Amino acid sequence: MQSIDYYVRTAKQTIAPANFSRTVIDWQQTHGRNDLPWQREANPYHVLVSELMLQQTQVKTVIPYFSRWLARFPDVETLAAASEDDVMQLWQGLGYYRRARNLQAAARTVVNNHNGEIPTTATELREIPGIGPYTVGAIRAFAYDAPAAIVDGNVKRLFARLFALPFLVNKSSHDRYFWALAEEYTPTQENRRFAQGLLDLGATICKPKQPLCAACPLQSVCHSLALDLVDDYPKRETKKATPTRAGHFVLDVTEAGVLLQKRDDSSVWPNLWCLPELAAMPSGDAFGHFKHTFSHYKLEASIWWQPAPDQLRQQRVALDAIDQLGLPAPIRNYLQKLDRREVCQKLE
DNA sequence: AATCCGGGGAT
DNA sequence: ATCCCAGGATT
Repeated sequence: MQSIDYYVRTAKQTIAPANFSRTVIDWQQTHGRNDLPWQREANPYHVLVSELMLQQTQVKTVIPYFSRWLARFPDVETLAAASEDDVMQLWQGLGYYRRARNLQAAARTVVNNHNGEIPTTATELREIPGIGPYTVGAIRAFAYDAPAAIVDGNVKRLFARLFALPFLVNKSSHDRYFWALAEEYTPTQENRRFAQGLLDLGATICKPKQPLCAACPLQSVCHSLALDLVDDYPKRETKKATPTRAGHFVLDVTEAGVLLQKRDDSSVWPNLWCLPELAAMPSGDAFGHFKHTFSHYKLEASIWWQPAPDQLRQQRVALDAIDQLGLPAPIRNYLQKLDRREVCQKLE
């Protein structure tokens, strides 16, 4: 691996920053996404909400959540004053639930420390919960049209292919190379559209699989395309096999419904209602099983028909009413597929 | 620097 | 099945 400066110099010989930004901006204007719900007004609160929701989550998934969120929490003051239960309910199903608490904590920080105005400087933004290096740049670019760089999965993939870079996109120590390139190419004018263009190119043209190189405005300068090696970029570190873990959950059903336990916030599915979880496997035969694959491990769950230990934060809910509580998807799925006849037999 | 956190879209 | 997604916090 060469120095950062080497890669920056080489890249600039391939395409000058002014040429690159002009190409991306012009393409964005005619071919990019310009009607997303959070683009309709340059409202910093809208940008904040959308960026937190979009962390590791696709645009299509976020859109309905974003609309419901704005209807319920139309401004930063409303969000800051909301109850945590309301916040979690509106986030239910979106995943990465820490983001929901971060977003509300961010709103409270903005109201308490910044007079209700989303800050404009990188230093202030970086201190707000849930705002990391990418989101700092995204808020500055999209909310304020400031000349701030962004580096996300799209940008890394685009640069990696364009310059045939050896950096590994899933290795955090290589991020500084991508950031150096992104800084070098960030224009001082029209960066809102430039940043949007980078994301749009990554999402619609320079896709992870089957990129549409024939439609790319950068095809004439793309190194990996010239080498016919587009499918070999971006480089990534080979991942190890995901481990399998066992989980044990109690199914405690009476005429009053199924017993649910609100999980604590230091586990998977923090603060969500769920079947009570056991620390270890009971003796005897399990009532049922299900599997669920997380990004970093596979859960093989066993369901045990037995009374649940009496604890705080429990309630019984009719099996037909569990939808209203926001259970983790695999638990909800299991309960919905539960054979009601078998349950009735057990109850007798 | 590595690990953890979710659910779903696309292939 | 597998990869990936407008990443950040924690360890």
